[in-house]
Amino acid sequence: MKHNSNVPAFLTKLWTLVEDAETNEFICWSQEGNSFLVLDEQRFAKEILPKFFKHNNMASFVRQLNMYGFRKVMHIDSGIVKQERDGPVEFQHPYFIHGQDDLLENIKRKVSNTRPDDGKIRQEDLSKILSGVQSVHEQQENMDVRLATLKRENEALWTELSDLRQKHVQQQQVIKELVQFIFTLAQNNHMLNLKRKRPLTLNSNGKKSKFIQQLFEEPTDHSKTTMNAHNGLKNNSDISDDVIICDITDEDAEVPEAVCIPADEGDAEIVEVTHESSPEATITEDTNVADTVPANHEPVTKSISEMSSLRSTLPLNKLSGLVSEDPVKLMDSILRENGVISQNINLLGKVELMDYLDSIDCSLEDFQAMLYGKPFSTDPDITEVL
Amino acid sequence: MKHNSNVPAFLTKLWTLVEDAETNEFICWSQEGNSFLVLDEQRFAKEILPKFFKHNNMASFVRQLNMYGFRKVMHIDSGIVKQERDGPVEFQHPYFIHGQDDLLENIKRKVSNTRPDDGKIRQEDLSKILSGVQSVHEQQENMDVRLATLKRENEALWTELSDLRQKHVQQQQVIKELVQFIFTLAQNNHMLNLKRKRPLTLNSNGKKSKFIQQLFEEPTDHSKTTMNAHNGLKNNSDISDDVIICDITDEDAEVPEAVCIPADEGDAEIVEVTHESSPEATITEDTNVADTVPANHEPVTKSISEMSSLRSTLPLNKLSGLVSEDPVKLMDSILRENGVISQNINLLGKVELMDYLDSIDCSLEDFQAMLYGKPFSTDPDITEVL
Amino acid sequence: MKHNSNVPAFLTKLWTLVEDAETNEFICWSQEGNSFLVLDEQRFAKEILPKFFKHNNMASFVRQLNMYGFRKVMHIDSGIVKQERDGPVEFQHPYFIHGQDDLLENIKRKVSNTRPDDGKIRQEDLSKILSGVQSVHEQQENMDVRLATLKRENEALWTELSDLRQKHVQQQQVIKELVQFIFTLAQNNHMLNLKRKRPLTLNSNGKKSKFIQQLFEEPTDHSKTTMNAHNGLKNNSDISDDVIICDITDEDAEVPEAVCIPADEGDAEIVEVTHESSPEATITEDTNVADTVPANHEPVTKSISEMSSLRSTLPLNKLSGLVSEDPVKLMDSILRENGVISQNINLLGKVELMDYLDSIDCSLEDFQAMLYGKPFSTDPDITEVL
DNA sequence: AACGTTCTAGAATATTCGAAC
DNA sequence: GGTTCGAATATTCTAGAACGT
Repeated sequence: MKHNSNVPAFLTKLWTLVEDAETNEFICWSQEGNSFLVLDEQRFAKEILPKFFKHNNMASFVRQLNMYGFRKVMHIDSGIVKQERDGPVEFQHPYFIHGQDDLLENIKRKVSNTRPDDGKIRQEDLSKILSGVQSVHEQQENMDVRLATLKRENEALWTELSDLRQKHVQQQQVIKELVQFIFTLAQNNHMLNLKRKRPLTLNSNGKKSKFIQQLFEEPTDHSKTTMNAHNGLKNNSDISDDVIICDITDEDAEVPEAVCIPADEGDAEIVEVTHESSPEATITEDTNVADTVPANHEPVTKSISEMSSLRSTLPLNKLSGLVSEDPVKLMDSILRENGVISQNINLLGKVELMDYLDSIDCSLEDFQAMLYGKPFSTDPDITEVL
Repeated sequence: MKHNSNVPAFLTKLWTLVEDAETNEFICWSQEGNSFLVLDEQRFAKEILPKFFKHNNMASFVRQLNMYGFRKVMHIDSGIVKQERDGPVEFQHPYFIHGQDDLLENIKRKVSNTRPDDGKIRQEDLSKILSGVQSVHEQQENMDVRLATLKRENEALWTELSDLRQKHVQQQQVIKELVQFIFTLAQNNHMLNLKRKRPLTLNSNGKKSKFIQQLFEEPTDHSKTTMNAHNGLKNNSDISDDVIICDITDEDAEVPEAVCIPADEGDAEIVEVTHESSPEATITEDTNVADTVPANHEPVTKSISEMSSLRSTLPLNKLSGLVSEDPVKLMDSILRENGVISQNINLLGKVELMDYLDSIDCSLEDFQAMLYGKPFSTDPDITEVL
Repeated sequence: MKHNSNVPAFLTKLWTLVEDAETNEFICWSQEGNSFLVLDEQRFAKEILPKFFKHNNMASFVRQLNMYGFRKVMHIDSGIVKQERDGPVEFQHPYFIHGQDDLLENIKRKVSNTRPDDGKIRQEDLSKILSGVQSVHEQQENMDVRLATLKRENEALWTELSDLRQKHVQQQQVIKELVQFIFTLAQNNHMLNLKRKRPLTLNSNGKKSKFIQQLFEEPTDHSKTTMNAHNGLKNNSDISDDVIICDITDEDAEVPEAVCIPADEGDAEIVEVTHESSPEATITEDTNVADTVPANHEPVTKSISEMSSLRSTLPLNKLSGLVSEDPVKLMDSILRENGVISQNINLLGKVELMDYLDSIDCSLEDFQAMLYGKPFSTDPDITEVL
């Protein structure tokens, strides 16, 4: 009777119970042979079960049946009354078939399952998730460092830009002074040696250099930028000694018409020297916006949003606006009034400016040579004076 | 007997069963009165239960007991043999006490317990977490791309800045040469045509253009920047042929007074032409620091920390320091020594610089016109002087 | 013999067994009271165990003892022989002490592999993971903000750079005009007053300012940058009125030799005025590459890769290349042809350029003073003309 | 919607077996 | 060879779930 196979004891005992003819009054096969019946539950539990198991509880027996996948066969004795309810209990399993004990090994006890695979899956998932979060964290630290590096580099860029801009302003000032000086020089020469034949405020063809004009316009913005960005100082200082650039240029901006108006009064023709460039307003506005970009770094981050918002509302139209003037035309006008060179230029046609400027460069040097060559070759008395 | 309170029927029936003296042979209070006994389970199930419930199964009764929180009292099978193991089943509940039926309402039926989704919740949590980590990873990749883009853009910015700075240096050089040339030109004019009334090295009021002075000072920094950043060359080369800019300017920085000193020796008055700008030291230092910013990109990231640290110790005082001079004053001084223009300027008051510069621009053009118009039209004697 | 506590039945039964005086001949406390003895293993297993457990196997009893952490007390009766080995078995547990049944609840059954803690561990892990993902998300949002800020700042930097570059171009134009004007002025003077002793296109020693030459070359790149970056306009417009800067400079680049060639034809010596700087080609290329850097921001991200790739293939050799010329040499050449100043300079030796330039600055101001001082002190008729 | 009945499952402990040490 | 332990099964108590009232 003893199965030495891998069939659990419960199944072999159950099979024995059902097969055993001596217990047929308590437990036996159904007519179809695909299930078994427990005829007298009470006596079966108390008299038969203890002979095979370590208990006499029908409940424990049923528990085992369920553990091995047996199912109770429900009796739908619909019309039958109470006493019918005490009818035999019937259990069934696909592999518990009369005469086929070889199927018993297919009956598997339910492992205290619920989550053997579920648990394992979770465990694996947990590991994956944990490592995932870990790597994400590491990546984040990496990106954090990179962000900080970029931020510092950007700050350095701002500093560099501010520096360059400052140098630009100073260059502007130098060029301004140069122009002023040349003007004064020429004016002196003119006044001393010549009679004025034509209006002072106009050149031969009335053209003028918008670039030079802009040269003197832009420092205003730069100084504003500098001031706003760096210390937010009020630029209401007066024209006293040691006034800083922002104040200087700002004062320039604050006294816009002063120079021109007296000049106009003194010389009516200068009134005509009005703005020819319509996009100037846009230019000024745009540059102002651009100049709100802080040049120092603490306020940068804080004011970046407003700055950007402003910038976003003011698309990059400065460049196209700024270059709307025609320096070539100006150049041409200058050169055309001149003799040899302008003729050369007129002959050029589609000559590239670069080489044109090369020629200018050469010309300047020629000029130097001409000038320098003179005293040494023809006018030795110059050096004598020196 | 019927409780019309909110106590479930099962509890009232159970209470009745246990209290009823007629059923005491099947079910009764324990001696302590804090539990009840089912003496003959078999008969109790088949004979008593149907009188109170719709079933005759001990299992269903026990299920209800468990549903209301009753617990079975375990009996130790001490010394008792097998058949005696069928001792009475005993159940207990804290609020099912003999003589205290008012406690029954505290006995609550277990609701289909809230815990079917616990495992599912975990499963959902796992899914959520997994998707969360997933999305975080994707976001990180996104930010990674953005970071890389920013980094490259920053590198491009550095290149641009370096380029601009280089152009600035070259402009400086050009302006320098221009100034030098004009000076030479004027000197020649002066020597040829005029008697020297006052020292050559001083202007009428001793003022000078700090901007022009700075114009010639700053290339030092730029060249240093260029050199340090780009190849780290030692800048100790002498003023030989093909010396690069950085060497040139560096030597400027190393022998600061040399040029002036000989000039002083030759002309004592030039001694007064000393630095008026106290913040120059700071300027130089600061610009040097700023110039340590690499202009090529590989070293940028690596040297950014030291750079920043240096920068942090040198707050942005350059701009304010650099602009401490007053170009307007200079301009004024230049113009005041002149006739009409200076008078006009004095009359201006708070005129904006932009328009003022416009007038200068106009003046320059007027000057051109004046100049060009002159030789060709009326006054050939100007050129005679030259 | 009710058992209601949370102490497992085995421990209760074991305690009862050991305490019960009736079973003392089979199982009892040791003399020290910290262990118990099984005197007659055989009879104990077959007679006593079944009364308390569902088996009569000593092995099962021992298994339970081990399950609850009991350990067998080893008797090191080394010299004693076999019969001694059949002596009483002794088991011990730290919390199984005579007279201290309250310690029983500290005895815990070993939970094999089951998953009671596994589930708990999972729960804790879930919490950890959830909070981890949460924090990562928050960090990411933070970094997202920082990235966006950096991006906007970078855009602002590009705008600033573009602005600066534009200003640079304009300055270039101004300087160009200045040079042109001075050249014209000097030429006029020369032609009117002097005899030409030497070719116009060459200075005394054939040297030329590479910086000024570059000054007029570079706007080509800038305009290209501007154009490419900002609107991608084709720069094939002709030299018509209102041509924008980029077109102008671009045309310069397209007709490189045109201006010089006529000059050459007019004056053969100018043929010698060829490029002295060999790295010019590299320079041009490099600047072109650098100028592909977009100045507006939308295309930046998209073109950054190609840009960088180009950049990577063209290392930063521009600066070193650009500065290969010797402005000091140039300066020297200019000054050497001059009288006093050149002598002073020649005396300087290793003087730094900065101070040298300071002296130039002083000289300029001296020149101004000289010029201005004249009319006021000696030549009042100047103002009379005005 | 709460309660009741039934079948099945979960969970903890118990028993057995066998292998590791 | 004995002790401890893992693992499968067994027993018991409790709970879940479906369905009906």
